[in-house]
Amino acid sequence: MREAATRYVLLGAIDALKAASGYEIKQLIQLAIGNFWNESFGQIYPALKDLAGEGLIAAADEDIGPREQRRFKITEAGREALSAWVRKTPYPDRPRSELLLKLFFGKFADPKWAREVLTSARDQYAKAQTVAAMGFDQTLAEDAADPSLVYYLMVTEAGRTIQAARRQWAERALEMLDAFERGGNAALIALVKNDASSA
Amino acid sequence: MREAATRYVLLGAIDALKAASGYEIKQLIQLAIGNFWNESFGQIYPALKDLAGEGLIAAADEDIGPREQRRFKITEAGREALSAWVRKTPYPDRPRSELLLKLFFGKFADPKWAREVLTSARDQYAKAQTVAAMGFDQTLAEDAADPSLVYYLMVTEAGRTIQAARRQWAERALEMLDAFERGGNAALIALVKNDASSA
DNA sequence: TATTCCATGTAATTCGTTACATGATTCT
DNA sequence: AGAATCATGTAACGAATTACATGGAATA
Repeated sequence: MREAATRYVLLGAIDALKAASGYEIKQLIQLAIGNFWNESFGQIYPALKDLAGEGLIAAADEDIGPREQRRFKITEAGREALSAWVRKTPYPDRPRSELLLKLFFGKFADPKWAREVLTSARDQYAKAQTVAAMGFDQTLAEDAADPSLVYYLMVTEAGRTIQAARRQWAERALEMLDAFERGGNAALIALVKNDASSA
Repeated sequence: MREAATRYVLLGAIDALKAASGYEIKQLIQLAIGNFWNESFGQIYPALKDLAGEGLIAAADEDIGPREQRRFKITEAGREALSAWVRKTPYPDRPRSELLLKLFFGKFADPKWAREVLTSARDQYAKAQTVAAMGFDQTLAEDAADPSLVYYLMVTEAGRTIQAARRQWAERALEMLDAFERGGNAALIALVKNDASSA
């Protein structure tokens, strides 16, 4: 059975931040790997408790105010656990896209609806693409001496590439829709056949 | 709260197949939209029961053998429910990639490990890419008169585009790793800066 | 005859989101 | 003073996988 990744994300985030609270971990996840990962508070706080119980993390400060930030740092055992987990071959992703699913059943709506969802998706992808590009430049500038630089660049590059591809697809899908509305399946087939031969 | 998509996938699959059993639905999902959706039997069979109870699908045959195939067809109410769901704006996907996550924490393993996961990912993506391309050609040939052709082409095109992007990224990531192993961060930075300026 | 594949289904468990409760601090 | 934000946490619910049970049909 696939072991849940949550605990290890927390370990890694805490390590990257040297010492971190649940809130800070959440922020880091969103900022650095939000493109392909997320965690909710409902999982973070209980998991922190568990990790502390197992000695994989330890409180960073002693003065435990009742509702103050509780920062943790990673322990040697935590580092080992994280390292062991990383080395296990990752499970393949099983992506789920409600957008593509609904498009697949597009005939139950109408072309006008399809145009709307596609344009809005394209705009979102375009925005995400610029954000991803900025993230790349920032990584390059900020972590120039970091031993993790290669890995950071790899994953930010993944964000860039995938977002660009998504945007490209959305534009292509709109072209298909145009062709279809102009001249039905015949025009559509002409479009895709034509581009395939010219490529 | 986001409504679960499972029931509507089943409705759509049953409609596409005219009449279908749980097993056949599973097969269709895997074949046609496996790139971006999946359902397990543990969800399919209970959901079919529910849908039948609500009158959104109905048994296609009368002779109910005890452990034979139970085929269902969609009802008019089912078509309406599906149509209403499709028209609601889709929730944005929140993808999770264990591969990228582990790469992000790559410093807890070593470059040799990274090279392994990247090459294996690249090979898988390449395979998926050819499968996706075949799917595109097949859709084009088989459903030339189908009113859903535009939508089928759109989603198969999505599969093609995304798989190609993933492959491209994996190759790029390997280049980055090469540069890093050759000359550390300096060589790595030179690589990405150089390509950025020439592009 | 044994094994594999087709096929349906249930139960247990885990995972993950959402909603809620609480209170401190900072800004307007 | 009031609103927004920071911050931690719990409870309830729903979604999804996995394991298991069952048995017919085909095949080796």
